[in-house]
Amino acid sequence: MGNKLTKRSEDYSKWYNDLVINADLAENSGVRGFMVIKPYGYAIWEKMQAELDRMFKETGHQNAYFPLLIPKSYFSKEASHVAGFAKECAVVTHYRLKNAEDGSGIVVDPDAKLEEELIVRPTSETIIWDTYRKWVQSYRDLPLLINQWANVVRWEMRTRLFLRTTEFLWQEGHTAHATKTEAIIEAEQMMNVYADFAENFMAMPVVKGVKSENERFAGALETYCIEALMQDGKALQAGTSHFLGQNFAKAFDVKFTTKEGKQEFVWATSWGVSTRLIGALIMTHSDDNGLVLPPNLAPIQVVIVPIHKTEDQLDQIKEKVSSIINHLKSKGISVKFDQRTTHTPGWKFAEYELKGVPVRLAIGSRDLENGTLEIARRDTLEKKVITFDEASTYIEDLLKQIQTDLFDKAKSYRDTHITEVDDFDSFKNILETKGGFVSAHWDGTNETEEKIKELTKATIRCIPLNSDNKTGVCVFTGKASQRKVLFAKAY
RNA sequence: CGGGGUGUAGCGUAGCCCGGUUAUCGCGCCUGCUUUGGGAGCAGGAGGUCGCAGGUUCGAAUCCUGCCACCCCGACCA
Repeated sequence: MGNKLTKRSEDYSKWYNDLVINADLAENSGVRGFMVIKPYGYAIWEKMQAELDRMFKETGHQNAYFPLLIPKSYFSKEASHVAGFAKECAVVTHYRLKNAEDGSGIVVDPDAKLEEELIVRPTSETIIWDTYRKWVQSYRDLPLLINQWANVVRWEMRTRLFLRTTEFLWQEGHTAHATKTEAIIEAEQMMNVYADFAENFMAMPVVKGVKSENERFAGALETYCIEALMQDGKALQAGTSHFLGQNFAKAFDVKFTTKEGKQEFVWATSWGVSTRLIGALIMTHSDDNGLVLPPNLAPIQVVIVPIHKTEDQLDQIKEKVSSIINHLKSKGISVKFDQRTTHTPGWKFAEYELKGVPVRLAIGSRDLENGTLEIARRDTLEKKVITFDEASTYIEDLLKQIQTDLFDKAKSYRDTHITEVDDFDSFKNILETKGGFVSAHWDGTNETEEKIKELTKATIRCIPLNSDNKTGVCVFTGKASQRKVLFAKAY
């Protein structure tokens, strides 16, 4: 078959690419670094959006929408922010095309040059803070808790479907608070929301922590993050939440009057997750047969494949399964009954495996006689014959079981790939042979982090929040260290 | 932007070094019959600017020059 996957052992990145394309999730658009998200891939994103949106609203946030194009001058108001993003911005310089005078086609009209260039947003802090200045007057206007679902563009040198595309879809929360403490609590809360989503919906275990100064968001005082581990031993930053201090408030002059009548700058946070999460989902669970989706995010949770010779038999099967379908649907479970006659059952089995549908039911004439059906789970590929009467309950329980099992499996892989090291030789050795996270002491300096990156390509993924803060000596310099941090090679 | 690689049908490819009838094979697609419990079988059929532009030659997928696109590695990064 033309669409068999390359074995993972050969080349993980080819495996990933083939999987994304063959499971019908996305493809390259032909425009450098841009991605076409296909219906099945987008359906996964919609499930993620729905759950995240619910969680944001439960924590008091509202959605709003801000412009795609940002005047260049806005962008340069916060110095470290512009330094972080300037190198990867798409810029709009003109607003009109015209026919070339020599008839060679359409050209940019030089007379339509913009007085001030517009930047295609790589993130919306600047335009949002420029707006917040007008919205915030009094302590009564705070906190301002807003989220935006949007697309952004970052002109990266190298791109990769879902993981690093030029344009990507994301949500970005931007909040304003009266006090520092409140803003820090917000930033930490959103990191916890992300971790909750990753673990309970994506079935992807994450390490919660803060970034080192080097890895911190441009303009942030503290960057909280969740870090996940992929099956090839590389780490992936799955979400970030930033405590921005008063940097943006000062740059955009966002002040409020306190109860006491004093003028003060507001305290800010921003936080985001993107379509990269789809990439994370794929690389956390999938195998050489294709995608493996956790039930909580699978667009189709149960597929039913009829096996029949005649129309009559199909009608009998249809009648038999209709009660199961109705029952599952009433429980909010998405069921697809695939009665296409254009493909054989074997073809469908392989197809739904490739697409990661968690549970598959097969029912044929043999089952009609016995009052049974075959049930197969995608994650373990186990098959079992059950009776019709027990089917609905069994499926409901099985979906929950698969969700739990996927998390446990990923967690056990992750946990066995956090290696404690105390000397630099083992540090290098672990990264080269075993991969995964390396937990080691670090003297806390940028220079050491840079040097280690140069020598091993590993970066500090995070300073874990739950670490026991035992002091020691830096694995590289031997200087004093406050605590261990997690290093890894990362995407 | 530096290093390496690849462009031949919707997809994957052979042919290129050493120029020579009608460009190879598989998958997919279309038609018909038989099939349908793990990507069905047989028979027939359609589908090609050999990445683009020049050049050399009686003759170019093949040799030469220029350009373009994509992939991998680096720098950069959610």
